[in-house]
Formats: sequence, structure tokens, C-alpha cells
Amino acid sequence: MAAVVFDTVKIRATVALVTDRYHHGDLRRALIGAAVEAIAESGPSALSLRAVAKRAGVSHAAPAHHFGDKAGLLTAVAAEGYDRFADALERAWEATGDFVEVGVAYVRFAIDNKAYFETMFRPELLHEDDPDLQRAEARSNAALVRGAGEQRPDAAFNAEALGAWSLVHGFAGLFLGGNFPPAVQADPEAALREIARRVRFGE
Amino acid sequence: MAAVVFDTVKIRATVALVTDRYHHGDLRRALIGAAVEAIAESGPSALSLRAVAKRAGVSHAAPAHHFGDKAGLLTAVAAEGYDRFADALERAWEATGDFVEVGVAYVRFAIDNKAYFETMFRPELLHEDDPDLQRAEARSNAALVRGAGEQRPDAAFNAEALGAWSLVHGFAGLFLGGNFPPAVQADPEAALREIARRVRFGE
DNA sequence: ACGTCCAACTTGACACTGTCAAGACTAGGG
DNA sequence: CCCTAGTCTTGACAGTGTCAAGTTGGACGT
Repeated sequence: MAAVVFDTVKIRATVALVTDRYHHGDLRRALIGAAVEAIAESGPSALSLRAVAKRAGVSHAAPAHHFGDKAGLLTAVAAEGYDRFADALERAWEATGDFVEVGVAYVRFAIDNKAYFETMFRPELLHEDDPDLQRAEARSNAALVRGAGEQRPDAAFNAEALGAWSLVHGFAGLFLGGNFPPAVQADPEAALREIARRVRFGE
Repeated sequence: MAAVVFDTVKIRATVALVTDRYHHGDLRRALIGAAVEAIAESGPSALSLRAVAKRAGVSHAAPAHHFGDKAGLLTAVAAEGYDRFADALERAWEATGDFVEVGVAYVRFAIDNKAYFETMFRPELLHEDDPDLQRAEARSNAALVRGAGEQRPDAAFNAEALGAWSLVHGFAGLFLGGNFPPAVQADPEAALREIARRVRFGE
């Protein structure tokens, strides 16, 4: 009997996540989700706090209460994005141990998670000093470096890794902007693999 | 005597460019200039038409009169940017005939003309169907292709050119976002040349 | 020389935005 | 059972883009 009661409590707590009680339950999460939806539709710079609030079914000032200001909400989105990004890169490296596959995962993430990706790389919209953001950013940087190989001890930077990073990042950005010819826009992953086949790193 | 009068007229017309008469003379130009300044300070998405108007010393609705709406002003900025961009790429190709130098010019333009560059590659802020924009965009694409070499007739796209384009575009974007290690941020051109030395295109 | 037309620009208004202060509500601990 | 602390709402304010209606003044035909 006690078990049954306990279950009921759990169910009510779960239901509270999507219900419209005064105390929402996990409004913070819901707001981030609503923000991601809105960003996916019209980009991070067009995000409206009031529209996000409406989407989540709360009052217009609720988002600011949780995130301080608009940049705070976008920062939370970016931080979550970097975390998912790091996950994706780590998965790719662990599954294949292949340099190129990490690059493919980079681009695939950008395409499949346009909203996160576009928010992550727009520093003028974020609170760059936010500790959560910095932690998540560091995670994804580490995952990236891990997939890019060793750095020679005498160099100030790893030129091969920087080149590869630039390539996949630029590819993703140009693709999302619709700047490529139709054949590439139609199947970006095939195009990227074709490029990878034709590019050699190292002198 | 007639010549003197004519000169005076010309002088008055020139002065009108910077003066505060009711009919400005070339307000369109002045507004674009003010917009570029404002964008350089805080990015294209933070642009305020009213702030641009104030900077140019005209009423708050003057920009909308000339450009239709905010996206119209940004489109004009982007079009001018693409034109200057095409100029820079053409110059680099004609001066050196070197593939790599066109890439360097690409990145150098992005860094030296942050405001233009960031506006150009933000399609959600622009009127992409604007004929002036399309013309200027086509010009810079042509200049880019010219520097990237021939395309094999059997391929749907030029993989080497796309790879090089992605690389320089990504490098520029990451640099502008401040994502690189300090040594690279301090001297991006040297870093880019180092990368170019270590990357080989073609199988 | 002069009136008339028309593009350039202004004025005023509206709905919408982010942000802030003050208040209403409620879950959880004493 | 109340009281507190955190969650969310309400109401207000200045600033924004956009539109309609007004003013201004240069150019052009007569």
C-alpha cells in the first residue's frame, strides 16, 4: 500500500512538468525547450522572451526571472548545446577512433541541431563569462582535440587540427546559410566525405 | 564666368553630402555608412534603425523611407559588402595568380571588414531576393571560383574548391568569434599560412 | 520668373519588445 | 499550523520597427 501511494506521488510530480499549476515543476527546462523551438523557426537573434513565455504557457516575465535576461536564456541554450555537442563528438571518436568521423559528427550535429549550433557560435548574444557555458564549452573543445590527434610540443598551435576544425566549421556554416550548390545541399554528408577523401593533412 | 558659377553649384552639391539641409544630398550613402559603424560596434542583429538615424542626424523614420525596412538596410550593407569582397578577391588573384593568396585575401577581408562580413553571411536578416544583393553575391562567387581552379566536367561540384572555401570561411568565422588559441588570435594570417603549408588538395 | 509637382524627409501614432519593481501564490520546514 | 523563501504574475516604463499623414524644397515646364 505504501508503495502505491509513493507511486502516485511520483506520477503527480511528473505530471506537474507539463501541467499549469502555479508552481510549474520544471519551468526552467520547459523554457529552454520552448526557446529551442522558437530558435529553430527563426534564428537566435529573433528570439522573443514574451513569445517563449507564451509558448510555455506562463506570464511574460517568467523567463527573465529564471535567466536574468534574454542573453541569460540564450546562454543556457548554448550551454546545453555544447554539452550535447561534446556527447556527439565523444561518441563518434569512441565508436570509430577515426579522425574523419569526428568531423562528420561535427557537421551532422550542426545540421540536426541547427538551433543549438547557431546559438553556440554567436558570442555577442551570450554571457560568455557564465561558468556553466564555459564548462560545457571546455568539454566540447576537449572532445574536439581528442579527435584531432597530438600536438607537436614545439608549436604554439596544432596547425592540422586547426585546419580540420576550420574546414568542418566552415562547411557547416556555409551549408546552414544555403551557400552551397544544390547537389551539396541535398546530401551534405556525401559531399563532406568526398572533400575529406581529397584533402591531405600534414606536409 | 559661366564656369565659375558652375563650379559653385558643384561645390554646394558636394557640401550637401555632409550638411544638414532638409534634402540631404546622399542620405542613402550616409545611412549605410552609419549602419556599418553601428554594426562594427555591436553586430548586425543589434542594429537599431533609430540609432542609425540619430547617428546620421535625421529623423527616426528616414532609414525606413530609403530602405523599406530594417532588413532592407542590412541588405544594402550586405550588397555593398559583397561588392567590396569581390574586389578584394579579384585583386588578390590578379596580383599573384595564387590559389592560397585568394584564401588569405578572403580571411583578411573578413577581419578587416568584420561589419560587412558578418552581415553578408546572415541570410535570416536579409532580403535574399533583392536583385542588387544577388548581383553582388554572384560577383563574389565568380571571383572565388576563378581563384579555385577548374571543375572536372563529370562532377556535380568541385570538391577541392568547396574544401578550400569551407576552410577559409570556417577559419574566418572561428577567428571572429574568438574561438582560437591566443597565438592564432594574435597573428591569424601567419596561422592561416601555416595551415595552408600543411594541407594538400587533390587525391 | 513662377507655379506646380513630386520625391525627400518629418511627425505622430501604434503594437510590440526587454526589463524592473511590487505583489500574489504555494510548497516545505519549524 | 503558520511562516518563510522561492516561484511566478501584474503592471509599468522606455525603447523598438513600421505605417499613415503631413511638410519641405528642388526641378522642370511654361
